[in-house]
Amino acid sequence: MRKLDITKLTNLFKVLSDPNRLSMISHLCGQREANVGELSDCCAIDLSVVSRHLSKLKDVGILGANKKGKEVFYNLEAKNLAKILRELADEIEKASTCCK
Amino acid sequence: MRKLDITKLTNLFKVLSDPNRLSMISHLCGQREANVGELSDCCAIDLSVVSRHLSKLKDVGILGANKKGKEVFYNLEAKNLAKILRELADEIEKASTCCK
DNA sequence: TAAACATTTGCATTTCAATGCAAATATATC
DNA sequence: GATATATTTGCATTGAAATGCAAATGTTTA
Repeated sequence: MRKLDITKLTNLFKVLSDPNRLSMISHLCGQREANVGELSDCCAIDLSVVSRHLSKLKDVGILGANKKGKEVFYNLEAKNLAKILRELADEIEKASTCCK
Repeated sequence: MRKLDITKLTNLFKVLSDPNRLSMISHLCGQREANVGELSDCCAIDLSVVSRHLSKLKDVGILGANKKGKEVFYNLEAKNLAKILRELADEIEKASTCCK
């Protein structure tokens, strides 16, 4: 059985465990990219807080960022996130079924 | 595109975003079931805290519980957790690829 | 260069979950 | 029934993350 990387997983899940951040992710599920101002419509928080949230999502590879002039456009790295979730599902299932 | 259930997802990820809880999950990947005392070996926290962690994991369906006499044996609901993660991966990927 | 706009950063405050300890509960055994 | 063991619950404390506001930074345009 391969061991789970607890620290890495904890960080990933921490980032995913905020309703405002999930709203932004959800928004980016329906739209290829959006800038900070637009994404701030997702939730009733200060724009600066939105900026910080987006930053965290980018740090763990959930979002990508693309600067165009004054604006920064964020996009969902869906393939990346989906891959992480599926690999985790595989590991959990494999580990728990082989050694019972 | 089907909307993500933000509240439900937030709760799930919150529960998954603690290193001690993930250690217990990891422990239960290699063993069919374990009682509270045994699972408390996973981490350097009070037994009462372990009990509370296990309770939370059970509430969201990640663990199952089985009382035998004085003891409570917890088991990983691996199929269940894996299914949730895979379905989420599917949703994210599907949503983000269809409407670009 | 000044002004306008988008985003980020510094800092103080607030909010929420994790933790430890003591007491309560539940179950088995003497 | 009394004692021992496993687990849970109440409560106060602690610590970390979210938040808002103001100021700073970066970029375009007049």
